Amino acid sequence: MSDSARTNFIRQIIQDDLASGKHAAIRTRFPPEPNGYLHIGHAKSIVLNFGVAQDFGGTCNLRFDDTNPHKENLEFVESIKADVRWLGYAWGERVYFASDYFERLYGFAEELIQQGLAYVCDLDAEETRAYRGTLTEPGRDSPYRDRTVEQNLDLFRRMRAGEFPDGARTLRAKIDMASPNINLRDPVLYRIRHGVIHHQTGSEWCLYPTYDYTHPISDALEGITHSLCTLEFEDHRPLYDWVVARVSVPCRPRQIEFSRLNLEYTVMSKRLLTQLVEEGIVEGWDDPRMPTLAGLRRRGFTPEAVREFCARIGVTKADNLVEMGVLESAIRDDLDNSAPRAMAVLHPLRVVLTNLPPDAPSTITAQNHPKHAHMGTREVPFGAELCIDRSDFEEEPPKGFKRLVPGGEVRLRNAYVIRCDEVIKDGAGEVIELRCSVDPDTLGKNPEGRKVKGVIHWVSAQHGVRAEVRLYDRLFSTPQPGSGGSDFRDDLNPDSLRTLTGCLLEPGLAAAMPGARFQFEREGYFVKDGDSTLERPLFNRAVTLRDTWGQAQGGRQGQGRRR
RNA sequence: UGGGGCGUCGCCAAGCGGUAAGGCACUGGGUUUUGAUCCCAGCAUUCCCAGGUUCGAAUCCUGGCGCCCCAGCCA
Repeated sequence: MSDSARTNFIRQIIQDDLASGKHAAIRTRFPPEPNGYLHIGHAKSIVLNFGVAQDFGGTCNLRFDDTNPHKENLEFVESIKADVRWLGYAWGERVYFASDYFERLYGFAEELIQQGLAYVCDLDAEETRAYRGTLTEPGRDSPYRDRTVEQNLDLFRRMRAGEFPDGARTLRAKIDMASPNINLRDPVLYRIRHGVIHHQTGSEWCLYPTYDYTHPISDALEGITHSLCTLEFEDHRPLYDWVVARVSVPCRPRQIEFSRLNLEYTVMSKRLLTQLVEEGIVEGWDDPRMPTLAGLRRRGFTPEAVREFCARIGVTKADNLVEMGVLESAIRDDLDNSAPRAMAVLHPLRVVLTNLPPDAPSTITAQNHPKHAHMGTREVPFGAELCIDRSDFEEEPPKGFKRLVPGGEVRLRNAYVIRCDEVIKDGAGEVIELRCSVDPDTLGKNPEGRKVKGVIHWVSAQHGVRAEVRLYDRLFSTPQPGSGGSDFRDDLNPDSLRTLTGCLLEPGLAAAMPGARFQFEREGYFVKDGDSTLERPLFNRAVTLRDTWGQAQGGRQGQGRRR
């Protein structure tokens, strides 16, 4: 099913608006604040906004909501552009900044003042709060509420001119201090901020508009038809409508709210993600354990998989907590289809083939994909000395074990059936080598008269390439980190990263480009990390293969082989 | 206990008065030189609860219950 084939209540509204002729074309926007990196929750919004525009022949603007220069910077602006592009969307010429509208926003504020709908208030932050009342008690009018239009205009212009210090005055909308909706109790429209360098406007302004004032006007100026945002802004909609109805903007966009994404075993708030980065708990915004798009990308996720995930979770107004399994299945589905196969031994155990015929091939032909012949084949070096994974051999196997055991047979993937004749241990009793014999008549065919059930992967000990492999697991060990008022850092998963340094890869992998994704057969999907060097290839695990055996053995899905 | 929302399978989610889609997960079975993939089958007599309207209700009405959001000069 394609992304667009799935509908939701917002798409239905849009369809109706198009059908009824309310709109000839639709316009949406994705309005991130450049104060952090985009995460999978933003992807939901991006896919919605850009997807809807794409599917209904409209346009979607990228607009940076940059009204709070304290927290924002250029690095975030750039990362956001890169992430949206990576996700597969293009905004053409339509990249805007709310700060592009500062001058016009200011003009509309004077309009409001002229109409007696806004006033300059001298209350400080604390007093403003006190006057606002509480959830159950109405607020009280500010003593400055009844200034004349002339006074307000004069004061507001002097605010802009920089005559007053930070926090000394604000511009407020004159609505209703007794409103049961707190957002309507004379909300602040402008505040004074001296000395901050705004990444777009520099030090041109000492006056900054608030979100509630900026957003509706920005939408209207861009001719946005449907302004899609998350549920916590539902209470702000009356204010949005109030603003847009009272200033001379060209249209009145409709705000529609949907519920934000919550994902198990991670956090989605920018505050918390910023904390993980700043405290060095993760290695950066693109740490593969982060739910950021940069992190997912480095983890090996594809944009297709992220979009598919968004399509699978849907868009509604219901609070939700999506299981990790949904994300994992989306990337598995994509990579199963598109990733070439390779063999990589993560925990090498030496195997010596004692009776390899002299005419045995020095290289084995392997298919790059079991179902896609067009992906071709490759030659994998083969020889008498191999490495297999330690977990594929057990001296005392559990019931149902289908791999190598003393005296038992197993198929070497793409090669011969071998039998384990001898187990060699070191002084500490650790198995260090297996002596095996091959059945020479099993290359490319099944042995006669018996079935060999197990198949294990291998790499030639002489030709294999040493590599570092990073096994990532969920960042937190509880589904809802920090729930119940505890510190979310107490819920960190100590095993979220396991670094394996002595891995052995089939040699072809050394030449892979950074960002190339593979299925390491029987292990999972991996991506070549950009920090790889020629001497030391580095791979990140995106996700394990489904592992019904490991699960049955009591392991957790997603955990992978332990050793 | 003010205002705004939301409650359909373990998790998402269709459904829009005509007799409960789909995905993920899970459970069986088949194919398989990846314990993968793929295939096939199973998985809500019931939609937060209780009344009511109707020939017929997850859908309409009434009353409860539960959960989420709002008291930044953050967004």
